[in-house]
Amino acid sequence: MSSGAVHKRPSIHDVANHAGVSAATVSKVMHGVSTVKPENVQRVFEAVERLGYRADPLASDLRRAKRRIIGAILPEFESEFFGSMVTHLERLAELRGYTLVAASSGESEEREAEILRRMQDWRVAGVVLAPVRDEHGRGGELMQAHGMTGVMIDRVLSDESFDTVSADSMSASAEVARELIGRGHRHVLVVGLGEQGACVRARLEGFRRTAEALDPKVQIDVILCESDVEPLRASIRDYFSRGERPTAVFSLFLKGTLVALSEFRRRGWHCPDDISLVGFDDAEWMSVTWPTIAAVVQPVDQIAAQAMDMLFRRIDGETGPPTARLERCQLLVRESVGAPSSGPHPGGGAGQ
Amino acid sequence: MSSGAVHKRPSIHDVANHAGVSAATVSKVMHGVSTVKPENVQRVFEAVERLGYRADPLASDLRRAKRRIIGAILPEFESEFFGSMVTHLERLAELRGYTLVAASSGESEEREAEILRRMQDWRVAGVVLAPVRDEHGRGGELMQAHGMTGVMIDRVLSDESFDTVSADSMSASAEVARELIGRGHRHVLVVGLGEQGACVRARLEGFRRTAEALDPKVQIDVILCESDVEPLRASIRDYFSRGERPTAVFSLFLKGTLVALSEFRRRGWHCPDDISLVGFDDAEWMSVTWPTIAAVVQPVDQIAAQAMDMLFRRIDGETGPPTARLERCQLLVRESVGAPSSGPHPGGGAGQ
DNA sequence: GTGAAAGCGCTAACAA
DNA sequence: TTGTTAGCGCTTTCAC
Repeated sequence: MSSGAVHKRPSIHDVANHAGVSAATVSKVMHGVSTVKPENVQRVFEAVERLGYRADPLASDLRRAKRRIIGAILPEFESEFFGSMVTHLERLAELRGYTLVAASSGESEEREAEILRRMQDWRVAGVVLAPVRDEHGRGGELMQAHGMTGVMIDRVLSDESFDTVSADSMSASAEVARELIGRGHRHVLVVGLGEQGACVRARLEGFRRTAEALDPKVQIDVILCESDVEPLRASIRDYFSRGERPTAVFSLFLKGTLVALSEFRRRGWHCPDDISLVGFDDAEWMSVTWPTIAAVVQPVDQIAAQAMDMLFRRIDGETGPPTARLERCQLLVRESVGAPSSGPHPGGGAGQ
Repeated sequence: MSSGAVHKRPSIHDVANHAGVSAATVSKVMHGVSTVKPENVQRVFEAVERLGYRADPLASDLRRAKRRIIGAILPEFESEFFGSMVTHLERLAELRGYTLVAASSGESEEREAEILRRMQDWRVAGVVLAPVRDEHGRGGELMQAHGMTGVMIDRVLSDESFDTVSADSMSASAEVARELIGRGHRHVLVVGLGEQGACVRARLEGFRRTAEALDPKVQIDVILCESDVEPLRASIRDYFSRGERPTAVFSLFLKGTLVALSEFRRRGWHCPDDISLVGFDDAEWMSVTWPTIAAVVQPVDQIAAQAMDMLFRRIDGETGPPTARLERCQLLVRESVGAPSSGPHPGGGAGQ
């Protein structure tokens, strides 16, 4: 709660009065304009000090018709990936004197649109949008239709209206393929969430092409589901129940890795003895569990940096066709990846 | 990037012109003031529709001298706990027509102070502060000194100036004690991060008192470190290297659980056969790994709800002494907790 | 019922 | 070099 005394913050006029100058002069001093008499600069500083004056950035922005606010719209805050993304974006915005206002779309297109509208109401200088779905989402259209300045990140490989920055999914998947094929795996299950968008396709095709190039006889099974996680679990469970026995699973998303792990548990399979596992997205716990889990690390810091870079270039008026950047991922091979088990494939285990 | 056409958003005056009324009338219509002639209401709505007018909330707030913005200051965004906290706070703020602006202090007091200043510059209506340290932090003082309205959450059991909402650490720890003692553990290591603040003390004492009440001969070792995680790791490693062999570890924070797990790994110990593990804070992966990890679940939703409730009461002018709420936690006993191993305690294992 | 006028806190053009 | 004036987009008296 607030303490007893009502704190009415001093305005620029209060400072002006105390310093015996005009508000305009105070404003100049605050902005380091050099045409002010040193003596007055001094008096203004003193008044500022005494009153504890701090400018209201929103009022200032209003007048200048330019808000030093960047909006960020992300599907969620709960994951390490997006959490860390927010942290980076926040820092990069502040570095330039802007404030980041982040909002979560909760994987809902309506919500995404609503937030976009609010960002527009706020007249934010620019928006970093991690769209709810792949390139077919409405977010971009909305931004486009309202003439907003923005960058799209994650799950978007390119866009016809906006700059995009994403992880280089295709190369990363190719590296996973090299790793798995190299270790002798010839039957791999790929699981993933999301629409048949460019991002999923890149991850999938990057894997498939490289794997098949290394050994045309490799068997690659694929289970993709819409954005919900439970159908994916059901499909995977069903897949294993049918007796399918891949020697490795490659998950295109973190949730998929979790689902795969829990399905292994149900059946009493252990990594990497019974089956190998590697997935997109690293997490802190993956290097601590037994076994440790192999993961593709997306370069959050670089994605954030490039996105903000592009965004501010556009804010500063740079024109030209949209660019599409891809940032290199890193594959952390951990204990969950091994050679295919030499013995007979594990049986149905605790299946169903 | 923005498309070719420059989008200058319509102001309330544009609407007024199109509707053939004054800006004041438009304002009234937008706010549902009933003293406007129905015909004019109609024309205003039409103009709004045609122009796609949306009020600028910041300009509006400026005039009303009251910003519909809530600030949230959290130590980090990367954890599930705080990520989910932001999501909840965001939703609760929007429910009341406010926008949440979240910032991360990165466990730094300077940064916390800086953010607090910025929140004040923004003239936010209220602040939800999860302080960097326990009750000795400067955040509260700063808010107090500047007459800000706020609530403190997490790691703060009470405050003399602000309402607080936290998890009921003491009860939760007591329950952990009952569980461990009940299963026969008589030698427990408690690990934790953070100062000797009220929150850590509550968690520790809640455990100790209940455990000792159940069996006075129980041995409780404690390793507490300042806010950094590596010293904690070193201390734990050292502790085990000295040959200490507790049958269970109770971690007061998520990071501690991770450190404990990784130290178990180093030594080749498995839960719960070699040692049991339970810690504060649940995470998605804990129910998926082998073994699954027991955890105290903090009721993020309730903490958020109560905090926002208190905050808006204060914003609406409610006076009275600060309240201190504690929300009940839930203990999820999972596979990592078992009976003490009956055989000889595990040896030094891979120890250093 | 309505609109002119004043003003939130600030900045930018211009005149002095 | 400085202060006056005129707003940014909105709300709120308060006359009419």
